[in-house]
Amino acid sequence: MSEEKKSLNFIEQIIEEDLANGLPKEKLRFRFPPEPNGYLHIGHAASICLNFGLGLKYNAPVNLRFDDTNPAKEEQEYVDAIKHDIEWLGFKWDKELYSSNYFQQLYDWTLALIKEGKAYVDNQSSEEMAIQKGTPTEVGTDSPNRNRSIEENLSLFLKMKNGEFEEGSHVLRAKIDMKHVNMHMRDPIMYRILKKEHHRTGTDWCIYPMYDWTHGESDYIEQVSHSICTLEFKSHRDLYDWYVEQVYDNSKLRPKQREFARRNLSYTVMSKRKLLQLVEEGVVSGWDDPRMPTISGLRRRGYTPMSIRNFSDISGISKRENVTDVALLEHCIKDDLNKTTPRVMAVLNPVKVVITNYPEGKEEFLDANYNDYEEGFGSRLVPFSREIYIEKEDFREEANKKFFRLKLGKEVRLKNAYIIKAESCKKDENGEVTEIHCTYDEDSKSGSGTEASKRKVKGTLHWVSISHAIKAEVRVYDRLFTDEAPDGHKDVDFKEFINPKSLQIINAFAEPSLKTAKVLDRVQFQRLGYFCVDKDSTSNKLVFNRTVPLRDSWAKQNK
RNA sequence: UGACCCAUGGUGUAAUGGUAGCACUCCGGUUUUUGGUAUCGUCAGUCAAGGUUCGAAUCCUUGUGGGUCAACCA
Repeated sequence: MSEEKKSLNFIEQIIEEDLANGLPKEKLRFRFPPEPNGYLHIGHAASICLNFGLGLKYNAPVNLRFDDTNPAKEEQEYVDAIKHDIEWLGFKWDKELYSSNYFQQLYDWTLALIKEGKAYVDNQSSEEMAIQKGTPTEVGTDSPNRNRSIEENLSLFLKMKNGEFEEGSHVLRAKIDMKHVNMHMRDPIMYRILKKEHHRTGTDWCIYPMYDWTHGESDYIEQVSHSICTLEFKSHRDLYDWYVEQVYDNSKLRPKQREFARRNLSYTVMSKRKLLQLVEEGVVSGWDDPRMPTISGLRRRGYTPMSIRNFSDISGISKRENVTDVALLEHCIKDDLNKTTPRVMAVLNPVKVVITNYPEGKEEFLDANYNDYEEGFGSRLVPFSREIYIEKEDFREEANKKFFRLKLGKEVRLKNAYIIKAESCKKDENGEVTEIHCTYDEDSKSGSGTEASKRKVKGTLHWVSISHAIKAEVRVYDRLFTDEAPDGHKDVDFKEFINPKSLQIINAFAEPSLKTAKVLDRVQFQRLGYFCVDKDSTSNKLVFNRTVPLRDSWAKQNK
């Protein structure tokens, strides 16, 4: 067996290079660092799969670190949801950590920095500081407070810490270079006063470290070898390195930040802010609405962990802006579900069929495989009787040869049952077909082995016996947006592109074997698509979500 | 009027100076008791112009296009 050599992505190449340059393999360590201020989405999944995938590949630990330095936005609810999502995806973190674990260490390091004259307290307004900061094309100017004495800085910072100042009145800044070409290096803020209760440290602190001062140091404390983040942090890298340099002890490993492009998906938005807007304005029912690109939404929609991991692997990573076609995600879930789900029957848009030569009152239980092509799925008995439902679209009074379904005078096979022939139909005053009268070939029963059962007829339809069918609500989803890149238009708000028909609620009829289906159970409704049981289901009413329809080359042909 | 990053079929990626490959999408054939699946196939690409080289998607220069950077957010 020859192993195909899989090419490395650019992050793996960097790692291989570091390894080749003497970094011991045991020192490899990664982390996934979400801020607990919202729910994870498919873009985060790319980062999760990248980091945890690296952990698996190099047999290295991966920490889950909550970047919780802003108590104004963060909540325990999000911590719990994030952990659940990662576990559901099937990844195991080495340690569960919090940036807030390091508040004391960060504080101690800060004191040392002040003593070295590398940080100072500024009590100007944020407006004043913004002006002094300059612009990307103009250098900044020094704060009048930049040259306070070390003693004064120490005492001021202590007062900040002790709550003696109002929120917003003072900040601590790193003294770097107001003329630096990189704006992040122009005396960035290290600490601000926030008199808010933190979900973990309570009221222990009223000063909180900023992201930049926290992130690299946290990586350093945890001895993360490769700190992988998204492209927009590229320009933070100078600062990341500067901060780490301040505390670096050369017996230790120096973490390395590298950036990759976030994954975007067509026909949806990915920013937490916009997703939150959809939730708050009631466009969707919540973070886990099956139309949302969140992990929880995809889970509820019926996506499997495997399909999402596979999608991330297939998509790969790079440094260029991208919009991945949602068709690829859909391909991944269909591919997985095709191999794993039982086939059952349900009719979404019913029309009544009466089999006139089938005895009234008679019922039969027909053996039907859950999967005709794969072993191990087993079978169940499906009730058959004189009156059944089929899909309205599966009948036409007249049609050309390309229509393989039921038409007057022609035959079709009822899946797992008999061959029937349409004889006549009844219509209402609008000309809409309300009832189809058929006859059946008694000898054509599926699997009976008779000559008649082996007859080839072009069409096979799914159906349910009316008297035995159970009612079910089926939620059929379409894309949430009508535009490929809803937030990619400069002059149009993304909400202008909301698809008004993204949710269609249908009262369907399903075969009775589904009665015992449990929340999150996944099935294929034969000829229709993959569906899963929604959490809104009750003991007397099942609710199904359509995860994804089957490929429908007939519908395509008819467009 | 700056710095940095990026540019390969419609989409996402690979090729790391030596045959531009893979997947999705689209389209077509075969099989089929799912117009599904499977399977076979078609179409389709190196942003541009120069340069280095026996040889450039790859290295250099310039240009073009896109992105990022001025929150007491992360």
